Amino acid sequence: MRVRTPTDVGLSIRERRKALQLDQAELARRVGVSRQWIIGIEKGKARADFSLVMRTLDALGIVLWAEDENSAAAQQTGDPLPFSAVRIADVLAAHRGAGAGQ
Amino acid sequence: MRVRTPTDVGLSIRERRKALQLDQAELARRVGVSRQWIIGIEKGKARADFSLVMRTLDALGIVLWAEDENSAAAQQTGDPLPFSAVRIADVLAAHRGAGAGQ
DNA sequence: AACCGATGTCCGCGATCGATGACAACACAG
DNA sequence: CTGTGTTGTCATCGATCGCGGACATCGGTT
Repeated sequence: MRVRTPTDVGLSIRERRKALQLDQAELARRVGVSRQWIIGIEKGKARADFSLVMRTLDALGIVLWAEDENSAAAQQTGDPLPFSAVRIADVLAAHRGAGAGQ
Repeated sequence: MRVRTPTDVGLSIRERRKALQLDQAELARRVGVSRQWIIGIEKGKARADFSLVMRTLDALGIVLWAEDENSAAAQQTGDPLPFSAVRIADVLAAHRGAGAGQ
C-alpha cells in the first residue's frame, strides 16, 4: 500500500502483526522497544523514532520502496498490484527482447 | 529503490534534492525544518522524527510503498530497475496480451 | 462470579531531539 | 585576492521521546 502519513504506517504494522498472530508484547520484544511504543505507532503516533519504525517493519517482513512519483506507474495507471501480479524481471526481459530497448 | 535503513532514505533524499536543483536551505524551508536537520537526514541520522521524514519525502515528490516481502517480485529476482527503466503499465499490458496473463 | 490475556492510559525519569546562531572548509566567479 | 554560495560542525536550550511500572478496560474461559 501507498504510505503517506504515520497513520498509514500504523495501519500497515497493525494489520501485519495480526496476520502473523503476534500480540503487542511479543512484537515489542522482537523489535526491542516497549509495548507502549508499539501502541503509539499503531495509533499513528506522529513523532516517532524513524529507525525504530524501520526495525519494526523489518521484524514484520514489510518491505519499503521509495521512488520518484513521476515514474510511479501504479499512480499514473491506478494499477493496484504494481509488484505482486507478475515477475517483473521476466516481463522486462521479454519486453526488451522484443525491441523496446531499455 | 528498496529502503531498509535511515541511510537508504538519506541517499534517496539527497539524490532527489540535487535532481531538483534545490540546496539544503531551500528544502529545509519547504519542509519546515532547520537546515541542520536536512544535513542530518541526508547523512543517515539514525533517530529522526518519522513525520518529518514523511514530509520531506512528500516535498521532494518521493512516493513510499509498503508491502509484504513475500509478494515482492523485484526482491525475489534482484532486478535493479523495477520502476524507472520503462513504463511498467505498458509492458504489463503487452505481456498479458501475449498470453502470459497473471 | 472469578480469572485471564490483550489492549490502552497515566505518571515520572533520563536521554535525545530539533531549532538557533556562529563559524570553518571548500569551490567558484569576478 | 575578494566576495559569494553551499555544505558541514559545534554549543546551547527548551521540548519531546521512549522506558518502566502501575492501573483500567474489555472479551473470553472456567
